[in-house]
Amino acid sequence: MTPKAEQGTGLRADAARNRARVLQVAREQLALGDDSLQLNAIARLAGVGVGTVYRHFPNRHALREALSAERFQELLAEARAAADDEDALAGLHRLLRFALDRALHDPGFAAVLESASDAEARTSAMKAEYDRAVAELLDRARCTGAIRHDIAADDVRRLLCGIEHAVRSGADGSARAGVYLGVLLEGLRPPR
Amino acid sequence: MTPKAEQGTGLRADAARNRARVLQVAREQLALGDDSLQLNAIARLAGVGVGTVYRHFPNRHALREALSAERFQELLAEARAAADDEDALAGLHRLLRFALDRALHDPGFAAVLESASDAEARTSAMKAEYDRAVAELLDRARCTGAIRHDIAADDVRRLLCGIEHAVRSGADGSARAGVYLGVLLEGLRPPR
Amino acid sequence: MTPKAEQGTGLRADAARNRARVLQVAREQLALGDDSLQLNAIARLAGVGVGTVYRHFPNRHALREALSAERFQELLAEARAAADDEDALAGLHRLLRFALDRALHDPGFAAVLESASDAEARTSAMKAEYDRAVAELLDRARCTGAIRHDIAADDVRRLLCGIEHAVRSGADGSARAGVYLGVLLEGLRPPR
Amino acid sequence: MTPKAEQGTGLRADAARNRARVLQVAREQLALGDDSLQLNAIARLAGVGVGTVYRHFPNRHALREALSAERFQELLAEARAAADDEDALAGLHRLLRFALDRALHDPGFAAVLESASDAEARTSAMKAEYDRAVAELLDRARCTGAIRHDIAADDVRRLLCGIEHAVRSGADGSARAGVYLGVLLEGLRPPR
DNA sequence: CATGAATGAGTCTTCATTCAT
DNA sequence: CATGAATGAAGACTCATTCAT
Repeated sequence: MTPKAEQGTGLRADAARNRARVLQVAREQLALGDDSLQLNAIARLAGVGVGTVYRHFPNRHALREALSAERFQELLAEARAAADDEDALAGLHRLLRFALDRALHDPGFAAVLESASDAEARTSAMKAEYDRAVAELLDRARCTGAIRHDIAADDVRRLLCGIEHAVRSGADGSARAGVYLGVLLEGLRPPR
Repeated sequence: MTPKAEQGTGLRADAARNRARVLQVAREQLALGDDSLQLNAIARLAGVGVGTVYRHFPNRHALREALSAERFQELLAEARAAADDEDALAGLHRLLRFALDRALHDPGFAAVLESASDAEARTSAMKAEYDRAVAELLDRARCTGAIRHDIAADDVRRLLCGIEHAVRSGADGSARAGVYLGVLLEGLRPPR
Repeated sequence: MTPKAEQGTGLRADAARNRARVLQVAREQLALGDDSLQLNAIARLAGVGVGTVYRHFPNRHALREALSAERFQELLAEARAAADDEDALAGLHRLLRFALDRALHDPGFAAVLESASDAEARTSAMKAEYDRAVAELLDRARCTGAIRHDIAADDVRRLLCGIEHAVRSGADGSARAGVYLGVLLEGLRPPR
Repeated sequence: MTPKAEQGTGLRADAARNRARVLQVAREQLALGDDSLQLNAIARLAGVGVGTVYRHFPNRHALREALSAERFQELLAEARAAADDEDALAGLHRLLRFALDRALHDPGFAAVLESASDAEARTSAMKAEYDRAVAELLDRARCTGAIRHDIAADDVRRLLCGIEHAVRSGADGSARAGVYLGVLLEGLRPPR
């Protein structure tokens, strides 16, 4: 066991510090609206060498996935909570509202969430777990006739990313997020 | 008067030929999945000098807008037809189905359709005309209680692009387009 | 003889008009501080084709010389007047003051004035005539011991352009022109 | 401490070598009469990548200033020596003669010397130090009535560059440098 | 003579990635 | 492991000049 047994990663203390610093800077860049994630620039801002960044994240996509991992953890927590909801439809709505909010705040996360192919197995696993939770909610809700039958969990995931896309394309920030999500939720009900 | 008075553009015959060639090559590149639209490469493929491309299209965006202009014309024709439909809701559905189909076939067109800022005034004009047609349909459909009240024409345009995004993010081509569009159309009805 | 017998150039009326328009625009560009004299841009601003500009002025230098020709005429007029001055030194001072003023107002003219090689014979001829007038003044002034012996007319021309350069390099416009010219005039006297 | 602790620059050995190589090539290009300083061409001639040149010198002007920095150091050394001269006027003459010589040998240096705006603070600092030294000499010389009162150090700097310009514009190399400098020095004395 | 579209060599600049230190 | 200098392919864009109309 490592001296400090931090989060279970087998990293030397300084390596872990560098990795965290890089992730932090990358997050800041995204927050500033720069989604190019240039590894050179990030290295400079993080005060580490480019090589260090490349050691930890062999390419831009790996960094992006790492960045979204913690978002994914939050999402999974919410998904588990939603699964415990008595009212499946309410749980689903709550979960999607949460997911949309997170995706809007972190475009990189949205990209990973909607991507059909992942760079790291861990990402695929998290995505699968999320889909499983949604699928369960969908199934339960369908028993009460509240959800259409031609929609699966991955459809919902993609549709949500589509909604996020629509919200973002507006000039007025996230002002329309609530309404657009309402359209999606209503659209998921069986056609009249 | 010019000998051939072709399509009313005030271009010399050879200039028009070059312009068309460039557009043609650009379309092919997009069809091949390369949406970078590198003016250098396009010039080479079109067999014209770089300067020629730059003369006709000062930047990549201008080229993209020019490419989508014809798509837009088709869309406007359909919009006018839909406006004549007795059944406003049916007309709207038909129009959105058409728009989604076109956007899926031409990602550049989708991008222009959803963009909040245009490079050329003509694009903005076409977008406005499309929005007007949709707004009219929405209004008429709302009279029969078929459409929710918190949605405007530009919302519909963005939501449609969101749907397009969702369809495209799937691994199975446009297979889910019908279902996803169904979700949108249903979602546009007033909440139960 | 041509119908309008303008300035003796054997140009058709429209050709002469175009030539004048080009020169006018070029002058304006220089006045605006753009001394790049791009033939393309000038053609556009003058409302003529590039080819027309090239017909009249095969290259940038020819245009520059043409531009300075009228300045040169003014300068020659002043030189003749100065030559008539009883007081040779006073005449020289007056002439140099005039030349400096003109050079400061027209950098292109300054460039032609100082250049050691001309594109057109006419320019060389005017330059020679100017130098002759200055040489005469120098000679007459030297009789009264007012001018050093190691300086010829072309030296004076170059030194004046040097002064012009010094004035222009200052941040405060032509504010120091008078003083700098004073330094030159004093420096032309025999060393004490 | 680095093994060789070369000239105090905080550069890695290979980086310093490359930087020197680039400067060397740039100097050669200037010596060959090509003052365009094209970073691409210099990179090729120096046998380094373009990026290397851009890393050391972000733009042409930075390179030019770096090139003139060493010239400036020589000039400052001479200025300090001149300041120690008993005879202020003699010191000034000596210093200006030296400066003219250097400016004539290095047109880039002349350009930096006369420029009203510098890209690097270090250049401005050196220029200011040079002006200080000249100002001191002027003041001391003025006490003996040897220098006119309407001339400051930066005027002298500009006038010297003007003289350099005049010398260079002649067809016969630097043959007239001595005489032209004599005119300036004489012109700096109070008017009779 | 006039036109202006076309040309394409030439220039600047960025940035992902490697590798010597 | 960390560093960051070096690399150089790649791309954007300009502009002097030509020549078909």
